[in-house]
Amino acid sequence: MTARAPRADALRNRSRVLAAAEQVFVARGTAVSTEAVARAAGVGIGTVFRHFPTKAALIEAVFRERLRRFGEEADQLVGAEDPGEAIWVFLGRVAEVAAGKQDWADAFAATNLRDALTPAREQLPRALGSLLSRAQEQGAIRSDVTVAELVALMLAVSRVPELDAEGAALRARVLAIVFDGLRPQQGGLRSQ
Amino acid sequence: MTARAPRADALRNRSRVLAAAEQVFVARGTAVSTEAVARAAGVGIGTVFRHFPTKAALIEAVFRERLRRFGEEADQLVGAEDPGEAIWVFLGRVAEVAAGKQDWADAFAATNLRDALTPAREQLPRALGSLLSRAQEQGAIRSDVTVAELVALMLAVSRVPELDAEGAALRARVLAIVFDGLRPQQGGLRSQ
DNA sequence: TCTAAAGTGGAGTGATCACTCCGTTACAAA
DNA sequence: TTTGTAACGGAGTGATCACTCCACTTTAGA
Repeated sequence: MTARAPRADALRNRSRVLAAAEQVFVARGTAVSTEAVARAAGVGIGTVFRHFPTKAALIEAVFRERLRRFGEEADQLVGAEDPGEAIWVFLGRVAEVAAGKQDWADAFAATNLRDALTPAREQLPRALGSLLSRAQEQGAIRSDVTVAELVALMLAVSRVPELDAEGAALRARVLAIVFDGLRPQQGGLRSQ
Repeated sequence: MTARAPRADALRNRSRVLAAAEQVFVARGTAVSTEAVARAAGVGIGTVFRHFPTKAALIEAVFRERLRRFGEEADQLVGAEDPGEAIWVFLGRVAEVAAGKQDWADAFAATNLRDALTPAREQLPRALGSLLSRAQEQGAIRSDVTVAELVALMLAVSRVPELDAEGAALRARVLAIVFDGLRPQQGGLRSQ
């Protein structure tokens, strides 16, 4: 009846696989073979499937881990002196990390986002909600924006393609436009 | 030496394949098998590969055809009485068509976008450029925005995921924020 | 130290795909 | 109508994957 303690090698391998999968997915997209992930992690392919029963489960786990770390970053910013600044820092940070990553959209498609963004269960939506309402109280960001809209916008921006050599510059300009759209508008919301 | 006239059935099949491929890709994503495309077009798989030597070439052709039609729509709006309104109409139309489509990002990845967006060669960037500069002269849209940025923004918005049942509503809100960011800002560009 | 059980590695399996090949068919030109 | 040829269809090919299975190894607890 008493559960046995988990084996040390199993825990180690699980986190190795997660870390290797993130690296490989970012570099080469989620279409890489599971065997490539196993090789990068230094384990057998059987071990990968033992910890993550399907490839989709592995992709989702990698993505949730990424969201979890964003949640930690957001949480640290909740205590910042200038809430109006903190949210721009966070959004800029998300855009930076997401920039140029291949196949994040795949990861989203494979992830139950509703779960991952439920405030009651996850740190990210909770902390981002705090950042947002503080920024709104201070008037740094328009009052009619929701967390879901912020997430959707950041997701969208992360998909800005590399149209040319100055892909990074283009992304920066696009981000600036989106940020300006998030600021309070004189005369309220003008687009319906 | 004199080129023979192209066969009628070949022309007909080519456009059938293109149309069927667009339908199937939109409904089920570009990962569907080429055989499924052939079946939907009512031709053999050999015929598909005769007209489009690789699957990537087929995806690119479908996508360029979509861009071409956007170019036609933009061109018709160039003559509109209210240029400040015309560009919102066009951008809204693009967002509407792109909404909920799976795998447009794949199509972009497979397409040589530089070519597709070269004004000298394609109608879309030419017409969109006209729409944009007219709207800017009228003060409807900020003067520092470029065509590349507009395209990038529309691409980005088309990737807004269906977070929940009200995915359409979310997309509309996101689009409104982006549109507001595109309007002239008092005090100039505030985000750097 | 001993041992039951949890975990591991990687060859093997079946399914799926993109793409090819070639006997047959339909068309354009004469 | 005839004929040369471009185009067609679809079975076949080889490669690639996700996932399974099981003989072997490592660990936790006694």
